[in-house]
Amino acid sequence: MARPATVSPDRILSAAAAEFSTGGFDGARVDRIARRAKVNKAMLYYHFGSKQRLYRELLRRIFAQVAERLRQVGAGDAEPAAMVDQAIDVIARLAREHTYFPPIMLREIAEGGTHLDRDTLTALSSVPMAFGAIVARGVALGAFRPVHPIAAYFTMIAPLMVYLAAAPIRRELSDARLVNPAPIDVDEFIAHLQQTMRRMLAPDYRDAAARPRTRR
Amino acid sequence: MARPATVSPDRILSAAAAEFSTGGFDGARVDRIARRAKVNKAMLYYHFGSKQRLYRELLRRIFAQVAERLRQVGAGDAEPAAMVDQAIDVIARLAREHTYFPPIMLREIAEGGTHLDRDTLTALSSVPMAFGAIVARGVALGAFRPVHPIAAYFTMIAPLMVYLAAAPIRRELSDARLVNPAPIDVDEFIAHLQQTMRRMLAPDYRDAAARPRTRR
DNA sequence: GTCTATACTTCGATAGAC
DNA sequence: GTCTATCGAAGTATAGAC
Repeated sequence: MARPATVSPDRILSAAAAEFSTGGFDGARVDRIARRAKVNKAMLYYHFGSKQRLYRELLRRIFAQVAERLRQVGAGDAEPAAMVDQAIDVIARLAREHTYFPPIMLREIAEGGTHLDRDTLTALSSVPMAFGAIVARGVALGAFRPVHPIAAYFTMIAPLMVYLAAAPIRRELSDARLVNPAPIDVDEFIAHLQQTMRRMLAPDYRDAAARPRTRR
Repeated sequence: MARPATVSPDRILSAAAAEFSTGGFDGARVDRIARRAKVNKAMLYYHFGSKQRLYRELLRRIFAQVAERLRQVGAGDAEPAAMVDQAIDVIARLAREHTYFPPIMLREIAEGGTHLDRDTLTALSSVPMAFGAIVARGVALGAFRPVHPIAAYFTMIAPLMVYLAAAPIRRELSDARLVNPAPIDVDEFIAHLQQTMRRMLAPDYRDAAARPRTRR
């Protein structure tokens, strides 16, 4: 306890995040993870037992963190629409901070939950649950039109993950001059998404940012 | 020419689609592809040369087909908003017909374009190009507000791909009773997405389905 | 064009000393 | 807890007969 004992497990998880994000479960190499983490491969097995267990542990942590932040947003006192803005901000910030997050999430969806055990699936589902709660509350308050919370979740998370994960491809395409010279800035895209969600959730199509003046 | 000669290449591509969609490039096994296609592994190499070349060929075909259908929609004479509805329908139909399509597309985005050569990247980019053209035309006509075509593309394609690709996970979650008992139907979700896109693109927030009655 | 057998490589995992 | 050495399975690809 005196000395700041080895933090091998954390270093391994960081290295695993980087490795799994670029190649997925099957593309990841245990040797590379160990090398990146600057630990011996045997050490990795000593701590995590297997490649699969390491993978699950990593994903559980990622999803738990995202869900936790969303719950914090939901526990705040902002108005429903502002809460959704905040939720998008929070996820976007997390995703840009940990660039491994969007690719890993997308791939796990594409994978159909193979590799995952029950605990990890629970952690994964806690993300839509936390966001859905925010939407459901807005609907109950009449601030949103009656939208299915899970539909709203997909409409929000998918563009965010795909746009952020596609950054390398966009770069490649623009380098190869394969696409028009008008790229979209990340911040612009996030603002666009927030606007889109507001429009999607607005209870009355005629009601803009302005308060409804109880016309009639 | 007399007899309907072997269609090995096509059978191999079908088998490859199934195999690559579940495991990605690294998870796919050449042996399994050959077995599914009921051809010998050597035959597969005879026709395609390598696992990577087979993969690229497959992706090029998928993307080309999607882009082609989008171009057909764009060449029609529907109004811009209806065209976007049609575009969503077309992609959704293709994705449900070929269930391998959404997972493969998501994974390739997550992969950041590794495994892809220039031709395949071109084919991939032709999809956003075709959809972007529809949006750009709507903007030019004043039927849509000035939205970045690529932003619009991501807002449309991402929920569609993610929602459809997530079907296995949703099933698993509901089987395990990990999620509320109010699932969303696929058709409902597509309708939701079409509505969301209409709201996103509407030039005037006060303008509903009704014609603007030049109030003021 | 088709098939069998196999070469060659890579990778996940462990044994066993310290 | 840490490291070296290595096993054994699995996987891509090819050689060569028909």
